[in-house]
Amino acid sequence: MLSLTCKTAIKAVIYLATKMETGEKAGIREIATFINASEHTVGKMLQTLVKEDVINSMKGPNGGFFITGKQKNQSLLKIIHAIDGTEIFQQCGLGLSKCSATHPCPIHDDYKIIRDGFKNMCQQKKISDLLEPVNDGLAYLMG
Amino acid sequence: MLSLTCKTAIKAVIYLATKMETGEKAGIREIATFINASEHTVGKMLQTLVKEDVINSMKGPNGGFFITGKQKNQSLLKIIHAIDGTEIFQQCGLGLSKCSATHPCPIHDDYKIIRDGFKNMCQQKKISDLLEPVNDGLAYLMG
DNA sequence: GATATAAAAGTATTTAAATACTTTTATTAC
DNA sequence: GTAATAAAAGTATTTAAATACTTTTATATC
Repeated sequence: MLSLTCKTAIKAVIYLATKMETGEKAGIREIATFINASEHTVGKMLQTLVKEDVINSMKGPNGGFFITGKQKNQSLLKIIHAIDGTEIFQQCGLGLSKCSATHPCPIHDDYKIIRDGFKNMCQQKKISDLLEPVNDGLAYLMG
Repeated sequence: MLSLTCKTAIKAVIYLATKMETGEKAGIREIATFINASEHTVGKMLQTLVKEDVINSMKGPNGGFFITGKQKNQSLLKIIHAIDGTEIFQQCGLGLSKCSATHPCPIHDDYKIIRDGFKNMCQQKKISDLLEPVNDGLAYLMG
C-alpha cells in the first residue's frame, strides 16, 4: 500500500524526532545510515518533506535537517500524504478506477473497512507517539 | 499491498466463476476484455493460476479456462498466495526485514492488527461469495 | 493425418519507482 | 570576500513489474 520511499520517510522523520531533544540537526548520510536506506533516496525524499513543511532544513556548515516541537505533533498521515499523495486511501481494492458505493467492486465494503481502519490509525498516531518506544529502546528503525 | 497482477487475477477468477453455471470456457481475450486488463498480463497470470490449481484449462478448439465447483469454494487468499506469494501478509509496515514482536518497528502492533484483519477477510471470502453480487448486477469487475 | 484453434512457454520491451551522479545555491567560519 | 560545508536541484541509470511479441505444444474437427 505505502511506497518504499514513504516507509523510508516515516522512519527518517521519527529519527529526526529522536534528535530534537538535543537540538541537533542530522545530515542525509547520517539519517540514511541510521534507517538503513539509500542516501540518494533519502536525500530526494527529505527535499519533498521540507517543501511540504513536514520537516525543516538549513544549508551550509552545521546545516542539516531538523524538526520542531509543533511538527512532532503531526500525524503519520501527514507524512504519507506528502510522499504518496492524498489519493492513496481512496483506491479500490481490486483496482477499478471508478469504484464507489453505487458502482462497487465485489469486495468494496469489506475492503473499505480495512482501508479506513488503516487511515484512522495513521491519522491518530503522532510522530511523538512513535518516538517514545524508539527512545526507550523498545522499537527499532532498522534491522 | 496486492500487486496489480494479483487484483487482475481476482477479477479473472470471479469472471470464470460467473461462467461456471453454463459450463462455458472462457479464452484469454474474452477474460481480458471483460475485466479491462492487458491480454498479455492476463495470459501469463492465468498460466500461474492453472499451475497452482486455482483454475483449469484446456488447449485446442473449444478450449479455454474454467473453474470447478470445488474451486469455487476457494478463498481469496488462495488466489493471492498463488500470485503474490505466501509472505505478503508477514511484511513489516515500515519495511524492516526482521520486524517481530521482539524486534518491532514503531508501528508493529497497530499495523499487525490491520494486516491480520485484511488477511482474515481474504481468508473468509470465498470466490462463490464474491460471485453473487456480480451475477445480480450489484457489483462490477471493471469501470 | 492435415488443419485449425487456443493455451503454454520463452523471450523482449516498456514503464514507473528507486537509486545514482552532477551541478548549483545558501550558509558558516575564517 | 574566500573557502568549506551541506542541502537543493536537475539529470541519468538501474531494477522490477507490467506489457508485448514469438514459438511451441496439445486438442479437436474434418
